Amino acid sequence: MAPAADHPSPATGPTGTGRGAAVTVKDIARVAGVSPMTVSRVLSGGKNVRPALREHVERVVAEVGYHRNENARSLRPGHRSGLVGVLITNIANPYYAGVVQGVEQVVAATGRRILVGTTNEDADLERQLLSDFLGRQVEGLVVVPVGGDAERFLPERLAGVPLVLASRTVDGVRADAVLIDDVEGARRAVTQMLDEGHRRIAFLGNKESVSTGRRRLAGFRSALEQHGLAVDDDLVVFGLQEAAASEAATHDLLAAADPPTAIFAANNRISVGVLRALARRAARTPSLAVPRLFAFDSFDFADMAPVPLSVIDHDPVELGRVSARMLLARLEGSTEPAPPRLVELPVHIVHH
Amino acid sequence: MAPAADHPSPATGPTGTGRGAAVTVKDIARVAGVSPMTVSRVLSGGKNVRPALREHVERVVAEVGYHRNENARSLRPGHRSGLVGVLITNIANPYYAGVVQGVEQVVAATGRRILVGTTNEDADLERQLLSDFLGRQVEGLVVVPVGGDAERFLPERLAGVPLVLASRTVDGVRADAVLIDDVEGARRAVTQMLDEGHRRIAFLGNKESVSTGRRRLAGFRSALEQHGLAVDDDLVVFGLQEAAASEAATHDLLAAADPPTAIFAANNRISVGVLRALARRAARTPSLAVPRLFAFDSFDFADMAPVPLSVIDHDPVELGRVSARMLLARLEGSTEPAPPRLVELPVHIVHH
DNA sequence: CGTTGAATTGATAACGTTACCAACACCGTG
DNA sequence: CACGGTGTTGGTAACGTTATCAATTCAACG
Repeated sequence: MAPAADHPSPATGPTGTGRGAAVTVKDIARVAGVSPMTVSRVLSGGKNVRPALREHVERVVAEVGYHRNENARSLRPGHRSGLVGVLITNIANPYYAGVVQGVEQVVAATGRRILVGTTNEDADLERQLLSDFLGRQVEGLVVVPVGGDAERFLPERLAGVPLVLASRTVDGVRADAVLIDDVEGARRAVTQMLDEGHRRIAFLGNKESVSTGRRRLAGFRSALEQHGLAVDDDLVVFGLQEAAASEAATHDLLAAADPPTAIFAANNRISVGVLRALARRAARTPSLAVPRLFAFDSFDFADMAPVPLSVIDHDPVELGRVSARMLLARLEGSTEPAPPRLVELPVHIVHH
Repeated sequence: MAPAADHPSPATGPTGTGRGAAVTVKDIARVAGVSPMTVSRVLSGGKNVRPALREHVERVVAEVGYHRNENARSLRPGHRSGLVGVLITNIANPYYAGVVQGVEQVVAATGRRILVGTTNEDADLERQLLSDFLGRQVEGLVVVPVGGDAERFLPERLAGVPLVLASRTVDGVRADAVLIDDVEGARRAVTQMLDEGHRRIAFLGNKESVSTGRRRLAGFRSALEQHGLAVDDDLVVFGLQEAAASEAATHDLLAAADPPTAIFAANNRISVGVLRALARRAARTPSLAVPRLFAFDSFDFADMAPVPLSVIDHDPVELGRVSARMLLARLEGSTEPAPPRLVELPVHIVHH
């Protein structure tokens, strides 16, 4: 039977250009002269639909510019939302932007999309975003956690939604985690500087409440102890959240009575500040000795730094990818209760 | 009346820890001994609910770790999804990461969240992501469009969802757009180099199909023409998508018979490549003259570039914010059919 | 003490979608 | 020509939520 004659009905009301009211399967069905079920079947691949009819419905769908309501679909039993929540502290930091990119690459390959939230290192905001994302039925979460208590990551708080911690951990959280080998990276860097003869090495870090800061300090300390040296507390600075703070800290350190001959910068934002301080200092007083610099995390232009620079390098995009793969493994794995996995990605040292 | 005695029911089945099956209002209602409606009322502010009962329900909600299903809520008439779609070409580019940050700042203040998609400069992928986001009921879209036809941005294709083009336009699209003043920025930069005496100025751009590339070339051309000079096609290079390509192009230009004495780099990725080429060249042969360099877009370390550098600066975060504000104006404005608005953000020139 | 009104609570239906089942048409075969 | 089978189509109900309305309680008042 030929498709029913379909007058586009002069006064179809809310249908038509679909300006305000949403177009639904029913609208398509009415225009195409079929039942909503047939439209649904066509949109799901068109199995068991007469080819002529299928094409007719497809034409109507294309003409009207109809898009299935995924929210309604995901409501149906067995269906998933196709959403993954990604929480990072600051998307303007290229490091975390790289993590997001890695996550997106992997989850997009499964047709899923990412909801992105920025916590700004604020635990309350993080909690709020977690709750919001859960309400939006994310299938899983990749989170760079701000420091603090593990309580907000308890499985019952997360409604059983799989979680992967990326880059940082939180003590006491039973969840998959993908870190980089902070301890070993810092240890190797500091060991090398010690081998070069440096004895006064400064440590510049962000918040001690953040696991990366603690772990990198542990590696720093471990290297010193291996050489029979103690950590000089005057050379350990924490709380450097912005490049400006680390620039100031570098100036202060170098202006002190017994300045360090080498500096370990615990992340990329800190490195920026240190480099800026060193460049300014060198511009003002070229005769001053430039301290040896070792930086955790690479960045654009590391190869063109104004002073010699070594970097503990690793790929944030890969970190994002691995995190996403672990998440997908949980989503696709049938049996939930597998023990949490911890992955530590290797670092490699680059001299510029 | 005191709240009904609530045995947590030893064998409540799917309820309890909410591991697999989703917890719903009905579950909460059952455990709390009230009707789903009462739970709903409590969750919506608790108006017209006896205080004791409200607290009881709130306690159950907190204990079970229940989160309202936003997808189901948004299904109800009058409700909105609270989602904004953001499409950029590459989140690893700090420039676009900044745009995303700006959008997120503004929409998060209204309780909305962002779906982020990366188009990778691929028109097909962009189309697919647009369609997907519409299916997920985004209320609005902020898009950095890849070049190409305007057809995919027609209102009927977008189901009437408001669209703001950010950073780039597409000819023939009737939608709000937030650009930066590409033409004037390029014109001022090139004019300054001409005033300094340079006559052979190279233009390095990305894809000519992208509006920023065309607009910046227009400014470049305009400045030359104002000085009575014609554009030397040998000094105009397009198609530089990655830093490596622009590095190579710079080498080639400088190795040519009549090399440019100045270079205009049309975006941040290109600048990176040019700087790298100049640094390498200077390291190999310090005696060679270093060309004058003017870069569109700023970046970390622009102030520490290994060669003198001027920058046409502007704030991608602000671009994101303005885009988001225009979008929100459409969402909250009652009357849809206002004519599209075009905003051009100013640039300022910085010398390093 | 009966009545009015306000405050509280619950039942129903609908948002858009599709799994399931029933109904139907059509074909070939006995 | 009756029958069974295959393939196509539609009706119904349910996913989780809440606006609407109806039912109920209770206090206050005449």
